[in-house]
Amino acid sequence: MDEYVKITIDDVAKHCKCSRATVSRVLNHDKRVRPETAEIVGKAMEELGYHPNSMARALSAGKTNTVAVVVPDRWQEQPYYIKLLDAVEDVADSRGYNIILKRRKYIDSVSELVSRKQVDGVIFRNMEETDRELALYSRMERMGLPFILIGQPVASYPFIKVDNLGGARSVAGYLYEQGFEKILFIKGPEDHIDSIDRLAGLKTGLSEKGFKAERLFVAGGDYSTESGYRAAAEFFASGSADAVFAANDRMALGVMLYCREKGIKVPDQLGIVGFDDNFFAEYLSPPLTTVKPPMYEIGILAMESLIRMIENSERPNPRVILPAELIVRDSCRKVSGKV
Amino acid sequence: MDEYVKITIDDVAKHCKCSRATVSRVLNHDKRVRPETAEIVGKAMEELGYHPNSMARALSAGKTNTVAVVVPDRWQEQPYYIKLLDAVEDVADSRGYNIILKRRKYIDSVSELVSRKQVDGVIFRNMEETDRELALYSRMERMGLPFILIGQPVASYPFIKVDNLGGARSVAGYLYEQGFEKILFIKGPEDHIDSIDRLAGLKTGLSEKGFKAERLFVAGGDYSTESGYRAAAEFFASGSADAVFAANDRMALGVMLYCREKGIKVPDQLGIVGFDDNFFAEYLSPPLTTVKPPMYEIGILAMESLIRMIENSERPNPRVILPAELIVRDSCRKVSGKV
DNA sequence: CTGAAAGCGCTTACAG
DNA sequence: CTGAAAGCGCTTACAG
Repeated sequence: MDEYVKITIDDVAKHCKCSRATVSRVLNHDKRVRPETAEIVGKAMEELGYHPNSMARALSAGKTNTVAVVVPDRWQEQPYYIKLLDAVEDVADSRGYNIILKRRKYIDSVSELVSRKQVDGVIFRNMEETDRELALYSRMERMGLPFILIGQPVASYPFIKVDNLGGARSVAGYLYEQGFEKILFIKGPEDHIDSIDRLAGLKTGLSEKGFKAERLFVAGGDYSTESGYRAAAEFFASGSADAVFAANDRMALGVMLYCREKGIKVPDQLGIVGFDDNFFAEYLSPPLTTVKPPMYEIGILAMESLIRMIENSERPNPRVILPAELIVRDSCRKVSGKV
Repeated sequence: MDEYVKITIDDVAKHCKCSRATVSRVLNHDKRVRPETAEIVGKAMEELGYHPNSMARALSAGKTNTVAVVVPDRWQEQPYYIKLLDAVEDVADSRGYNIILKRRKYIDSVSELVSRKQVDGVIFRNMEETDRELALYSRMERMGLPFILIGQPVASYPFIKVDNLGGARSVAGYLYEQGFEKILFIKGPEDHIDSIDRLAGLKTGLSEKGFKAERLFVAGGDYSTESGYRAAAEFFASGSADAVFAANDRMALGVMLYCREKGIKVPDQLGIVGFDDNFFAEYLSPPLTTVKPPMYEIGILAMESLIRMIENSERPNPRVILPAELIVRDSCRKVSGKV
């Protein structure tokens, strides 16, 4: 006798001298079943070592308890995605869901998961989308399959995003408090909405402090470390500033490398602020002051919202902006702290 | 007429005036079906927009084309796991598999996936296991469900691991070449096999070079940054050395922090080497020389092996050790490179 | 509160 | 090479 003969719902039913339907009901916590019956059945399931077959359940109930999470291809550059996934998994586990991980390059395979009814919903970390993604969104909508975007609003789909504007505004306030007087902002790729918002937030914050617009300079970048280095090199060849706010941490790192090379002291001669709280930020010397998007909270909220959309017929339509926190480290103190 | 009426295999069969069995066969590339028939059916599937229901296939075929990947709870500290996952996903996608991500803390849920026949196999990144994990391994073995361990061999289960010994040995060779004369090794937690192997490799490498054993010192640590700092502080209070090899990068970082605090110049006064090529290694100043485990290769190999175990009845039993590469940076050059 | 029965959408011997 | 039929293991109206 093998320990692993498979036990089905019928075995349990037979054992309890009840019907398969009843067993199914206790499995699904149907309140209509008599408590005593439920207990007997529960005991039998235990004794027999019964585990319901997920595929059978999914097939007949039309629900898989699985969601796909789509991350950027180069998520390695931004390990805070691990926090996002941890959050999603934390709520997934507590609600009995599993998560299938996909990078965006495999979007076609996500599309297959959808077509083949293999997932109940999808969480997309979205950035500028191609027609491929847009087509998938609209197909899912027509199918009535819930999904949520993390990053950018698209059409009227549910989304969660970071308050770039507010984050940058708090940077402005901090720069002002510290007494910086000429600020260089380094942009991301021309059209990138996050970068645009961060610049707008910076401007708003500065003007609130009565900071004159002539003392803000803007240089172009593309989010890469090299572009940050280059922007600094080009700007400082002819211009001057006592603080740099880069639209992301990698460019801020580029500026730091430039300073190290030129012997410019950070923060004494130049204050530097980034955005993202990228993994290396706290390890740089000096550690980088930056703005931290609440990835864990975003993950929690995304998964909770998605489950609500999946399980409620009402279909809420979450559209949320979460605040980002200024993380003060040593790279941008006018009154220089400990070295 | 809704675009999304669901098309089943029967619709395709009807459309082709053939049987459901035939459609199923072309779906599964059964070579017994006449080419012309296959073409007709294929066309019909296309026209009707047919997508086979994965749950139904899984239920009747007993195969899910899904595997679970279990990572450490604190994988955030070691973002090279992203490379591992990318590798696993790359081969998964090319072979038509999906991956369910799980942290070890949710091992019970992995156990459920197994019991409920929701996965065809599991990849475990394993470290010291508790009874929970061991019980799961043995249950899977008895069930005939394939799995593979990444990290440590356990019993006679399939595994893939890094050549810690060889990696440390190459560190020894490098330290010798650079002319270091007194070396401090900082261990991990007492019983940890990786640390033991790394020390053994160091000893082997040094003795091959004729390095006298009296010039090697060993201090205790527990892999944490603080323990590296502490080990250095305690050792250098009374002893001396011109190089430190820490059993992992975090402890090496601790040593660096100690040096920064004490004004000890790295590498001029003290060479430092770590192990793991942790994410921060290249961002430290000076950048940390370390040993890099081939995570991508491990992921590829793990998934390929697992699929082979799943799909072949022969059940190969991969037991593999992959070499780790010395990554030379600036933290340990006797002839100091660029600053 | 419980059961009999149909159905979810496939796969796979078994026949021919 | 193809089809009829049973079966995978559940869920869920429908009755009672």
